Amino acid sequence: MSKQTGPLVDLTAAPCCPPLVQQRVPGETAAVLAPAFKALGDPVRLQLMSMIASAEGGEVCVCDLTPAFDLTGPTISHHLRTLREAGLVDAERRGTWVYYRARPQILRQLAALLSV
Amino acid sequence: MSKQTGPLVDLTAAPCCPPLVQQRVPGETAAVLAPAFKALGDPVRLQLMSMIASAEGGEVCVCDLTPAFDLTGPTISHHLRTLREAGLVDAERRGTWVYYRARPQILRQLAALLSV
DNA sequence: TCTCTGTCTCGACGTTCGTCGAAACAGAGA
DNA sequence: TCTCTGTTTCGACGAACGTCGAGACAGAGA
Repeated sequence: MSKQTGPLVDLTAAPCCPPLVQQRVPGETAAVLAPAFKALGDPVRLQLMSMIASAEGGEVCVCDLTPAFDLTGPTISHHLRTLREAGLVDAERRGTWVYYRARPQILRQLAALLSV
Repeated sequence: MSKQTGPLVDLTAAPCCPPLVQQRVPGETAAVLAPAFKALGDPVRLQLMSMIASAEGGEVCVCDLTPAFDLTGPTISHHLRTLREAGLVDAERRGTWVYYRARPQILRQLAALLSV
């Protein structure tokens, strides 16, 4: 992993987001946004996302995330990568530890899409 | 299928939904809400959800949904069942046709959870 | 009653997912 | 340089998923 790991999906590229209730989501938009919902579609990842997004200082160390679950380190790492690749979080290594922070813009996009 | 098909998951039972960014989502809440995100995590289902939720009159016939995709009837039916079981939509047969309508309350819950 | 059409269920298939243990990698400190 | 710890990658496994074709079911109309 490089020092600064960005998302593999650029969600700012998504033609963005009149509420799903107001206007049909076109196929291309669905293809871009569905992976983000999919990433949130696992209970462990939903909790991870929340722990990261609600963290004081805006970031959390993996070392604080892992012990909160009854899962091995590699499994947590795998879920974090899924969140990263979905563009929901960013990771940065500083010294020994790796810190994750949320990308609020995409959360806003998803919330806007679902708003009624 | 009975005349009136309800969701298998009662989302009103979920201890509901301070924003994920404000407060850690507890495990039980994550277990209840993650399946809804998962259901939206497929491009076909995201479009189906949008077509249903944005329909005039608040409902759509399956016969109008199916031809919008390059997929077989059984496949669309399977995706609709997934949305139903996630509590996102309701189905009702009236005569020959089956109509789907959105459940706005759960969309509101999901949007609230993601709001920043 | 029979037939026709719309929708769902069933069974099968290849693919993806969630999990683990083992091993590799990165940085800190001796 | 060596070692120790935190994190990720790799390879494997069973379970779940998305899709299909074939067939079953439901209601309308003759």
